[in-house]
Amino acid sequence: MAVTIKDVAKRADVAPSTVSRVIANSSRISEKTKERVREAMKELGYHPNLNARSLANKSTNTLGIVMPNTAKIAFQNPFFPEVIRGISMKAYQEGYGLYLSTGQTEEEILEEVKHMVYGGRVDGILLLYSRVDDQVMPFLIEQGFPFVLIGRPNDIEEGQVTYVNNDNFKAAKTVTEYLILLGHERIGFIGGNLDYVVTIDHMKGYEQALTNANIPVSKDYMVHHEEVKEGG
Amino acid sequence: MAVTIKDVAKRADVAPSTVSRVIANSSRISEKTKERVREAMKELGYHPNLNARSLANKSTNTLGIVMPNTAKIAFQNPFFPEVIRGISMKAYQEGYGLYLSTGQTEEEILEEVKHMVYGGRVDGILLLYSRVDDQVMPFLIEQGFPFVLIGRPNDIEEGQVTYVNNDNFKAAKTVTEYLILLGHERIGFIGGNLDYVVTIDHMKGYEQALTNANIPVSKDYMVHHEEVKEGG
DNA sequence: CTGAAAGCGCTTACAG
DNA sequence: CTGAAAGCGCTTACAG
Repeated sequence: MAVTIKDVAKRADVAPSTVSRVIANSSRISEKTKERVREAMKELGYHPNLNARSLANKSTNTLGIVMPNTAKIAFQNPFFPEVIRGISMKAYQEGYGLYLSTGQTEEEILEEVKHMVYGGRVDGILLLYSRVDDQVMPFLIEQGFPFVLIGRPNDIEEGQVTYVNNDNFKAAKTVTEYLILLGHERIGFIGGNLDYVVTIDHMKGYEQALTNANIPVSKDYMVHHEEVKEGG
Repeated sequence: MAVTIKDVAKRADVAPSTVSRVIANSSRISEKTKERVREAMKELGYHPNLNARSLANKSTNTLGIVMPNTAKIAFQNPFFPEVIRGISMKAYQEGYGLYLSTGQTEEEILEEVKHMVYGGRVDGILLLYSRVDDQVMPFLIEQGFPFVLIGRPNDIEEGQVTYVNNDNFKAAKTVTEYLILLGHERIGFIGGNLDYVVTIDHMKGYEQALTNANIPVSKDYMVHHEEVKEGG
């Protein structure tokens, strides 16, 4: 029962196509007509149906966000809130909406990504993590679906993936070197799940710094955060 | 160029409407036909266009999530990750997707909610916070749009709002009483922004406990987390 | 500068 | 049990 483009057209005494063009602010419509149509839209309280638009347009103005099994790990880590905040701001400015993955396992997440892509729910995807044996990226690449990875692709050839990363190897190495500089030798490493590339990079940087300083690397000083099991 | 219901229909030698019914698993279609159609879907790699479905159906299978200015406060607070995780799990199970608000200010958020509602982007909304002088709930109520509030409505009459809350007044009171029981008298209160109902309830509980114990309430012992200004 | 018509890919009465 | 047709609310060539 919502107000449609037809109602507006009738009210402004123009064709629906004209209303559509006014909405798109087409330069081919006279200012006079535009004003009349806009007035009618106001009076009627018109708002476009986004699903109809998406269908006709084949574009959704929505971005898909894929996180590692929702919140379980994701939100414990201050990185994700921060990155989502940045994404939100820009998305808002550009008039894009955000569609969130909800899967709890790798399989669920893959299924959801397929759903987003095949269903035409989103125009592009933001992958907020990179992991070994990832299924999602290969799927996206195969589909030729636009996406950006935050992190570093692992097994995938350069040029296949657009990504944004920071040098986690170097960061961890620098931190470790600093501790060594302070004279410490028994330096611990508390890392994330080793399935994530970021964790691997951190660990390698840590190990490299130790090795360079001729300090033996010992598993006894290394702890990894395992994924919490459901209900655990 | 994606495979449509028509392609499947042709392949299975049935009408598009039949394919649609097979997808919906209508009991009015013979098992034989169902199998033939399903086979055709497999072979062709058919996946429904969700926008078309939403348009025809007037339903999106998507829930809107509205958070206090994205992540800025939201994700610092472990409450939100946890609640989003719960929402995600259930949403996934029920085949619902999640659409996230991205606004940074109250005005932006309201605008977004209108966008979701008018645009037909979501079937219902989950409000993850309750604040004084809130604009969002009145709008939703006026529109008769389904939503659930997490928290307690402030200025709104009972029965107008479906909400899930815990007794923050009592919780804060109990905590304070415990400290009093231990013999403390100079008890500090570190609270959130006073625009949020939860903060108000906490503070009232704290104050009540003090008052009951004849301990004077002093502003000197109270600190409130103000919203961080952009770039601050 | 504007309109009539077809199309986007589904669903759902209405018939039979 | 199945099909033809209309409809959901937009957009966009094609004409004029």
